[in-house]
Amino acid sequence: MQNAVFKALSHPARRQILALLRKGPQLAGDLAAEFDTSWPTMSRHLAVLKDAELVTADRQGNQILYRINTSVLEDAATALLGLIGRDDGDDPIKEAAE
Amino acid sequence: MQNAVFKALSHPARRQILALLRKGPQLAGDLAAEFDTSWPTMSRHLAVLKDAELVTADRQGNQILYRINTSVLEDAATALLGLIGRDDGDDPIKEAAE
DNA sequence: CTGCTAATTAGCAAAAATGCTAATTAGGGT
DNA sequence: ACCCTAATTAGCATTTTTGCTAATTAGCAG
Repeated sequence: MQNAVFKALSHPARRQILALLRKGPQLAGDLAAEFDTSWPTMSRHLAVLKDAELVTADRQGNQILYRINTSVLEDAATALLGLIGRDDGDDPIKEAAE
Repeated sequence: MQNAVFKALSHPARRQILALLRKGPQLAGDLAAEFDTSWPTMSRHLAVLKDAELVTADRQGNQILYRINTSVLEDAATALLGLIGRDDGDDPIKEAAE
């Protein structure tokens, strides 16, 4: 759901997590180590991101590997860009043709 | 501030307001008329958007005209797109050159 | 099974967001 | 001055979010 995505993006720590995941998949513990907040707090941020499907989690034996889900991020970015273009109220069929 | 922007975008009504503003500048009252929520509630949503500089407000005599600020929206979209590209840890100087 | 590490879930308190009604400000018009 | 409409601000209650510590689950090693 679109709303969960923007809600998830509304906390700076969660955007920071996504930024860290740009470097590649990361273990939950490695992510937590980058922040001042407690582990359980990080864990919940990750859960929020997972709920929004902005990340995926895969257990690797003892630990859990988080991966960014770029397609959902793309959709969010596209939604924002969609708010920029002027809506001239034209017939959508004609609009698609131009 | 970047954070205020994403906070502002996290509420569906506010994204809806921005969507309505795609059609062009709108009076606060016309915007409020599109929603089920009370006027003061709408007024606060508008204030949040204004704080984030996602919209501007100009008094036109008796009423107030709201306009979308696309540049802030662009920055937000760009920030999201920035989270997508893989960070390979390369020297930023080289990276800028490619 | 016991012990150890990794991570999550439970439960709580504090802070922030939401949304309402009532009161207020701002700008005309008469 | 008075009144009317447009919009915001005040004040309050409810809900959601945040973040902590303590307790729990999950997997692996011995």
